Amino acid sequence: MGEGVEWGLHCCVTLGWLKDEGPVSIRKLAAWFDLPQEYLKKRLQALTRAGVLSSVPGVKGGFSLARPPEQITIMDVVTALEGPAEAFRCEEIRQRGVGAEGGRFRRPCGISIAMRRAELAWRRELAGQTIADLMAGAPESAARTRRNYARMPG
Amino acid sequence: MGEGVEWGLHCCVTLGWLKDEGPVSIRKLAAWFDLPQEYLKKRLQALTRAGVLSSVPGVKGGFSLARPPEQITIMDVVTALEGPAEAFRCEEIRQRGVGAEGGRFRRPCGISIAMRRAELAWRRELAGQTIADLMAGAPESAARTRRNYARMPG
DNA sequence: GAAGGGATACTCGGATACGCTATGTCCGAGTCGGACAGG
DNA sequence: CCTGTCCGACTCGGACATAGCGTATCCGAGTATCCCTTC
Repeated sequence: MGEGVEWGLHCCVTLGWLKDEGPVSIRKLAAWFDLPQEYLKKRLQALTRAGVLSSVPGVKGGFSLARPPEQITIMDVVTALEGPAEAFRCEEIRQRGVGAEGGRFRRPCGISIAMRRAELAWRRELAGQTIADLMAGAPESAARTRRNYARMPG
Repeated sequence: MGEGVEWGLHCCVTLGWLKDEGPVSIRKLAAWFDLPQEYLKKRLQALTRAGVLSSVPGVKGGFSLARPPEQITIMDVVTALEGPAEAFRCEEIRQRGVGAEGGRFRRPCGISIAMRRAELAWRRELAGQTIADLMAGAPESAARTRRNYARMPG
């Protein structure tokens, strides 16, 4: 899993806390977490395309949450950044080679089913937590975030 | 997730069905699924190091299950092939940059907790299924496997 | 016929290419704010 | 003084390099089995 996921989640939580401050520029977000500015921008653009964030261009522009934090799940962020494909992809190797000769395979691949079930459990957990839950889990960070943001230059 | 996981699981199921035939050589296993022989060997060596398979050298050698199929979970195979590291690794970016100034962070990172919980759910599902379960899920393949294996040359 | 030595086939471990994706960087299009000229 | 226009700074967006890892291959070393020679 790419590190952009951690970046995206932290940015979403921060944007949730700063939603009254208007759009936050990529320059400030990169300085906020000491991340490479251009690459972080690329990842947030993916979140924008997925409808998780909304961006406004121009000198006073920046990124902000496209929806209320209660309506953005961790799964939304992960899917937007990692793609919708499953981690395990069944290539149906059972149907190739000598071992497959004379077989019908009317049943679906049991291995594929098992892996899919595990991945569904993973997705269910991620879909059950929202950005709002993460925000509520660190109330003291909300105040510090707003305080430090107000002191940022430019 | 690497495709070696699918290979390893199918090989374990096949070795479970052929456990009365003695060790199965890597040449037969590669031909069985039409896989690159050398690379498949490399993956099965990883399973051997992890104690899932046992290998015997020599002209009549090959690979076989190191334990009864009921005692080999899908999680064992995945861990042996993908490594024990978690997919999501928290880099604690919240403690870097401008946003961290003046913070104690006595609580652990909520994002890390959420991701870990999801990954535990995934691991629990995989640890709940064994090679024996996969074997039982496709009984008609067992007979075909033994039949086709008996007809294999060399 | 039994014992010893060589040949064979197989596994193991490491060293070496190749390709794809994640990572990182760049430039162009668009937008806002202010300066400036004209009325 | 007010207004309209132009310029510059800043932003997003997408296109263009680079690096690291998964994939794939090859080679030498070790070992057990088999065969063949020899006593």
